[in-house]
Amino acid sequence: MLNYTTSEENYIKAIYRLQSADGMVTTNELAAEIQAKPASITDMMKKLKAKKLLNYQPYQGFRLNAEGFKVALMIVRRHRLWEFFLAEKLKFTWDEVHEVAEELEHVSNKKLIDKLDEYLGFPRKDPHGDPIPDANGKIEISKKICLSELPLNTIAVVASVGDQSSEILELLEHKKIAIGTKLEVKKKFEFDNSIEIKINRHPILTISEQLAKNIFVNYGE
Amino acid sequence: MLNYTTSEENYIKAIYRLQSADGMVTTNELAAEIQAKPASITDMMKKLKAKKLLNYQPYQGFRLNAEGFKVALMIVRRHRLWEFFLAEKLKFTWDEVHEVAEELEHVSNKKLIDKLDEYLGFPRKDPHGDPIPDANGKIEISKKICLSELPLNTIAVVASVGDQSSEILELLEHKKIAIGTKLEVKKKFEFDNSIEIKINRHPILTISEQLAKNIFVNYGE
DNA sequence: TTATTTTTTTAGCTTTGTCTAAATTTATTT
DNA sequence: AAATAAATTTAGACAAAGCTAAAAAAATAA
Repeated sequence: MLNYTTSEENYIKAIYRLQSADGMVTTNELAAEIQAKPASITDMMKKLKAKKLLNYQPYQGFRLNAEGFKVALMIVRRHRLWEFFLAEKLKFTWDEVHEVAEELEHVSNKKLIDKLDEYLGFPRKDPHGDPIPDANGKIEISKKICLSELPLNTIAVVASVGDQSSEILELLEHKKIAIGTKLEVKKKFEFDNSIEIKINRHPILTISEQLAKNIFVNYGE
Repeated sequence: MLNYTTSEENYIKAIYRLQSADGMVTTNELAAEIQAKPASITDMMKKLKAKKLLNYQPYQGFRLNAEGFKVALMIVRRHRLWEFFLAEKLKFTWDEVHEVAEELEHVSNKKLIDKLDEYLGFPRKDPHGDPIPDANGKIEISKKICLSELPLNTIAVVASVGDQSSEILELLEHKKIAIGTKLEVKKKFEFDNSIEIKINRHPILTISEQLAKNIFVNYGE
């Protein structure tokens, strides 16, 4: 496994994020994700193709090959271990953690990451509920869906919030729902698509359809 | 305090290291320190002068001004806190620590460093005995000298080794002297300039002049 | 099927940080 | 004080990673 520049790593990570099981990633999609112009994407795709990290035919989109995928998983591993460290040990709140981890993830010393992993007790998931790949790149599958699609009586972890407005944050704070909160859906009402959820031993909470569609959760082994 | 590139930070750090209380740093000196060509140094000095971090007149050498000094201290702070973390928490050995800290030191999030400092218990010195600047850039003075110059009965900490040959490392290992070892000189012999030192409650050790000249220690408040 | 729109790529420019080779300034000798 | 040597700076080139504007290809509409 060679070393890649911060910029290359950011492209690889973004493609990993965008590429679903089947589809190709397009130039414009990636440009939007990475906040760059399409021309810059084309340049980098040529470079990553030359480094044999992805399949790319002009005008046909691209996707990571096996090697690119492995590299992506190591970047994700670094990111999520640092996130865990920042929250668990340095007591950062979960909304602050991502930004700092974006920087730390590019320090690519393998021994550092493996020792950090050990120090943290080999965590399998970060507190968003996102799985952390192990030193060999093995990763548990877990699905991220919106709360309105969560099956009844399935414990899930709040991973992110769609709308980031202060209004929704106020409401979430009031209901004591934050990133990392474990919850399960106890009832669904067809009339208004509202749901009732349970958090630990707290009283039942009612969530409107609108709110449920803006809360994304992780669940599964 | 603005943000600087990794490259700028490496130059600032190196100038800080080279500039003694009085003197100017020269182009060639810095080129040797940083492993770059003199022409590259000149380029960067123009840039850092434009950013008002140092005094520089062509052909006359340069030195950090008050602002540059402050920036340097923050870089040193980050470096030494990461070193402390790597040794203390991740159980890196002291010879591995420097290289990794060279990378981590450029992650310049202020809150990260202040929280790391707190997490580590606000250490005042790294295990080389080098002082760690606090969040305001305050730093304890401590002198680094070679063991043969250390006054009698003064506790000091082994900070570095001059010669890095396997022969000296073998000898140091045999005598159980490592970076971070606390010791004091108990006797000096004029005949061959050999010295006798004491480490904690261990028996007295004899050190030859040749060896003493290759062991550098930190001492003082 | 042709025309139009959208997407993607190409061509060429910019900045950062490096380099080499040549020119210039300062220091050292004779 | 000239001549020579050493140190430093300038000039010009290059690679990385971004950009804009124009060209080309693909997709969509008429």
